[in-house]
Amino acid sequence: MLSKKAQYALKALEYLVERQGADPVLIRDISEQKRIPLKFLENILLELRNAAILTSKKGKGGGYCLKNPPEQTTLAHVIRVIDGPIAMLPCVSLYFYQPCDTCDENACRINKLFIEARDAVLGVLEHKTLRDLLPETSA
Amino acid sequence: MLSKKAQYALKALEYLVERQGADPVLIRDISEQKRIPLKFLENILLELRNAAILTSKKGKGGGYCLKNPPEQTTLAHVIRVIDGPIAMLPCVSLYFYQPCDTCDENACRINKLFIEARDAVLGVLEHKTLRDLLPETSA
DNA sequence: CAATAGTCTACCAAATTGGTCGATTAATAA
DNA sequence: TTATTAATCGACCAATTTGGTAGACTATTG
Repeated sequence: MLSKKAQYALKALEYLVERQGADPVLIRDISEQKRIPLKFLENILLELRNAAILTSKKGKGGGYCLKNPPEQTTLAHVIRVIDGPIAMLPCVSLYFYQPCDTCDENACRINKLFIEARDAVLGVLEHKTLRDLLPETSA
Repeated sequence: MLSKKAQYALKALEYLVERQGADPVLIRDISEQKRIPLKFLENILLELRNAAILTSKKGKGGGYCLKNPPEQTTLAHVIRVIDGPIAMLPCVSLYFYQPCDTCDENACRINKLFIEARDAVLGVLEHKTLRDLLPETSA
C-alpha cells in the first residue's frame, strides 16, 4: 500500500493540476479542501518541490504551482519520490535495486515472476500522468 | 515492497514445492537452506498453515508439506495472507477495501487509475502459482 | 516596516517490522 | 512409559517507519 504521505501527495497534486495556470495555491487551501493536516502537508509539498515536481513562491501572492505541464509528471515518478520503490522485491526494482543475497537472479523463478508483476504495474503508472487526474473534458 | 516476512514465505514455499510429494520437511532444513532465521521462520510457516496453505506433523518424521497441489495456491493468495493488501490504495482493494473519506469514488480519477494498476498486477499474481516456482522442466 | 507565506530543524507518539526466548504439546520409537 | 523429536504458542523486544506537531526563520510584497 502507498503510505498516507503518498496518498496525500496525490490528492494535493490533483488539486494543483485542476488549478494549473492560475495563481499560486496556498498550502492552507490545499489542506482545507483535501482534508490534509497542514503541517504534514508542508513537508509533502516541500519534498515534491525538491524533486522538481512543484515550484513555490514565498510572501504575499505566493504559494505552490506545478513546475511542468501535467503530462510530463508520471504517477510512477511521484510515488518513487515520496515512497520509494514500486517493485515488490529489492532485486527487481529499477531505481532502488538491491541484489538478492541468497539466490542467483538469472535462475531465480521468484525474481522472474516479480519482474513480470513490476512490468505490469509500471505499464500503468509510467504512462499515467498528472493530466490523467483531470476530469474527462479537459483533454 | 513486500515485507521480509513475505519474502521469506516465498522462499520457504519455493523450497517446499521442490520437495513436494516427499517426506515432511523440517523447519530447520528450510531455515538453513534458504538462510531464514529459524524462530522467525516458525512464525511464518505457522501463518501459512493457519491459512491452509501448508500442513504440518509433529514429532519424529514430522515437518511441513504443501497442503494442496502447487497450482492451486496463487502468489496473490500467499502475499495477502502474509502482508495483506496488494492494491496501492485502501479504496481499490478487493479483499481489504476501505472507503475513501474525502472523495466520491465514482468520480475520483485517482481511484480509477489505481484500479487499473491493481488489475495489472493482479493479472500476474492471481495467475501465477506455486507451480511457477519450479524450474522449467517440471511442467 | 508589517504582513504574508513558504522553509527549516527538531522533535514526538504510536504502529510496524523483524526478530528472539522459553515453555508446551503431540507423535514416535525404544 | 519414557526419551526424543519436532511443531506450537505466548510473550517479549529493539529498531525503524509512519504520521504527525512546534516553532523559529527567511523571503516577498505593499
